[in-house]
Amino acid sequence: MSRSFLSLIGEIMISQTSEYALRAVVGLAQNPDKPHTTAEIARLTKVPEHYLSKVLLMLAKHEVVFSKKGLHGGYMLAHPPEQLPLLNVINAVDPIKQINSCPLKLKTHGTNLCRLHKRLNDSIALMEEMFRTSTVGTILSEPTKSIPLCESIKK
Amino acid sequence: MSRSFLSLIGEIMISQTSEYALRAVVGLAQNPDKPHTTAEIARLTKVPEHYLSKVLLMLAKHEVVFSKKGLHGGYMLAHPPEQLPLLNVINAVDPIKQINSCPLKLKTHGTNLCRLHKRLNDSIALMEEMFRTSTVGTILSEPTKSIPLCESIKK
DNA sequence: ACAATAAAAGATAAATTTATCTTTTTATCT
DNA sequence: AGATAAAAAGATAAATTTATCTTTTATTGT
Repeated sequence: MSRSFLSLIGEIMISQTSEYALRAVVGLAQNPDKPHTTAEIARLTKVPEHYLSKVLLMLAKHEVVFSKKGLHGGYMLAHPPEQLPLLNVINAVDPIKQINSCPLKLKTHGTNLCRLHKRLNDSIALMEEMFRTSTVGTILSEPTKSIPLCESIKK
Repeated sequence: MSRSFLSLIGEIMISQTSEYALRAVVGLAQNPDKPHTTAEIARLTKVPEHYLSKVLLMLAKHEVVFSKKGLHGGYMLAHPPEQLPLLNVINAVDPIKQINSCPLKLKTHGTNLCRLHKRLNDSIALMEEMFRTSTVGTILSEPTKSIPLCESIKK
């Protein structure tokens, strides 16, 4: 019934845009030496170039990345990977909002969530916590056989 | 950047359609005596009637609810609330899919997720587990001041 | 200053999800 | 059998997200 909101989180959870943002940031974290153009990042992460441009713009506005115009310009991470929670990246493009009041706008409920919405909100909170406590640095240091977003060099 | 995918899970997580499905099912669980028409459920849960009709159709196809045509017909739960995990409701309309292979289709990754996607998949799995282990019965028995989906009678 | 590079901004289009309306089919009651 | 009720199915439209293209603005190097 839904499209892939995100290839990334299966079908649930976060938007395509958020996955793009995460890919871009992880991509930048792996090449921290110099600025990278939108075109370069697009090639590395396989995100559509012109759409990525919008995504990077939002990341820049939220100071997740730093942009530099003109020759030799491009994007760099604004903070070291260890200090950049995934949540910040997600929140820059597609903020996670908790359920603060009844989605049905029931007057007697108000800020007092019913069991359904409380349960759902608990799930949100848990997910949010996971994204808050894991940084770009964290996931880059987790052991795996695959280099994030990149083809392996050796065959 | 995204609409409310779902009022319910904030902005992240599951679709509007899934929330509608959950509301309908919880609504039916609270009135288990007789079949309820789409119009009735729509009124109770504040889901757009004609859209709800499609949602109920899918729930029926996945045997989450049971439908009866004609006079005195309508929808009822196909199983007791205690035996109906929220996951089944969600999966009927908008299945949760784990990330089984690299969303970037990198050949060297294949089924071997990179750290980013592994991390994301861990989150999916956790969420899925929560929805699997909590049934409609569970959430109805959780203590709250608000009756799920309904205005409170007493003032 | 001028040319080249790259982000920023704007406009438009495609795809998908959500919503509405109408017609058809199936069941129930008298 | 005929009338009524309600789901099922079909067609269409609105809203939102995702994607693409073009123009403008800012920066660097010569």
